[in-house]
Amino acid sequence: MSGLDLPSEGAGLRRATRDDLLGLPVDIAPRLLGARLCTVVDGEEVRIRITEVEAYHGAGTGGIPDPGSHARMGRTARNATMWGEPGHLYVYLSHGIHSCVNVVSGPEGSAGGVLLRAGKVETGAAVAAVRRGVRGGFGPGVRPEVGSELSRSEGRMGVRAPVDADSAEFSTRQLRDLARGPGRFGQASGLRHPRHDGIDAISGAERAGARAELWLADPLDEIATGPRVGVAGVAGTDAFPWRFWIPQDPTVSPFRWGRGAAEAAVGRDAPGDGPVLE
DNA sequence: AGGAGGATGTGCT
DNA sequence: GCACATCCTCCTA
Repeated sequence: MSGLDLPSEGAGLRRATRDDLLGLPVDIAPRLLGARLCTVVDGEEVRIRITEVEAYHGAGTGGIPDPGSHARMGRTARNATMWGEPGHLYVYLSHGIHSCVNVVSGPEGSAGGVLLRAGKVETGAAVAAVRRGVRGGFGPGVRPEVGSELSRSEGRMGVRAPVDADSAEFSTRQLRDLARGPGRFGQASGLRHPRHDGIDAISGAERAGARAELWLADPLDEIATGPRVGVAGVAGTDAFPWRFWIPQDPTVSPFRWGRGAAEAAVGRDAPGDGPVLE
């Protein structure tokens, strides 16, 4: 994959090692901001710069209780990947529809992971758009004469040129949304539950027709933190900020109060764009 | 065996 | 803003 073509110096990127992911998820999570996840699925490569993550703990991860974790009730067939070697990807199905991607962290035998919530597609945007069902605009050479009745009509009807990904043109909004949100991120990456669950992003070994690589970037100057989406307000979890994102980044998903969070948040400020560290 | 609910996203009103 | 898609997992009977 062209992940191997990435400049290892200058861009400040290097392949993540298993040791990089040995710490608690809450410590690893901010280190994954600015990192790249490169995937090749069915021969098609996509590279995503990670802009938003959440830490999830389980038994063995520093004794920190985490009611929001899939591993909260112990080891099961579903969450087995979270208990394994760090650096593998825990791919789970959300709401029967979305495949969401976590980087397993913490030592083998403990359950922990970092949910990749959002990112910017740097390479393979056209491939990601096809996977997401996003229809690009008219590409070069197929765009009808501007102002023609045909083009206006087709535009209104949503009829588009063939999704020849490389020639299609996408709006800035379409590009921003390609991996904005965990479900979209998973779809853009091409990794899917259940066949890619457990794929190793350190070795890059092939699994079910896919390969994945994780590249770490230099630490960022500014990182924002706040409550996790969907589990904010669950007792015990908002004692620590377990959601991290790159401030001002347009690809970060909009915050939504989780179940029960509204009540728990009475008398507190909304997280908004959150506190900024460093 | 049956059912509730989920680390969500989309499209329509 | 609200309904709904869609299916797996775990809890209860």
